Amino acid sequence: MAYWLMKSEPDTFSIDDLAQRPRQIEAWDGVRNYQARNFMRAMKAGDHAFFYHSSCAEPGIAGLMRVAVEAYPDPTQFDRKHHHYDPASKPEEPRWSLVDMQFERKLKRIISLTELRAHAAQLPGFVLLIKGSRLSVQPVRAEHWDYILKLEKKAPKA
DNA sequence: GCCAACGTTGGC
DNA sequence: GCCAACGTTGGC
Repeated sequence: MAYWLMKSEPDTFSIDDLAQRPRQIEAWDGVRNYQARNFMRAMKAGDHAFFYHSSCAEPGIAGLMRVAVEAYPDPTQFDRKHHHYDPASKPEEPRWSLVDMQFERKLKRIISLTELRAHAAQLPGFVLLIKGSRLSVQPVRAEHWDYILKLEKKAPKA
């Protein structure tokens, strides 16, 4: 069982949007970064992921989800009219993949980026906190996953 | 809106 | 293979 963190801008697609989808499942399309794609290809059904809200008033972890369907070609790469269309990708050799993610639950409160930073010493190597890192799909160590979930029950330190 | 940092592209 | 230019990400 592996753990992940996936970013989304809540103005575009939030944890509440995921909760309201049919069967609470959504295809995580639009990823156009090779490293992020490779992580999605490594995901197994049932793996857990943090749903991270980025580029918003309170950036942070908003909820939990799980991998419902493992990686398959992202159909938007072949859609000429789509914002994420990639003319260089051929159907016989798709460049971009996606996974289907299923809502698990919202956190009782958002664990903000500021709060996570305040715990940086306990989260060595946590990709989100590495300066300059912008990876939208990233692995999370099991011990970091557990540590962060324990923060949920405490009053925020920052 | 600003800007630092990153990833990709393409000329050479 | 190098590197400048460009586009994007994402916090502030």
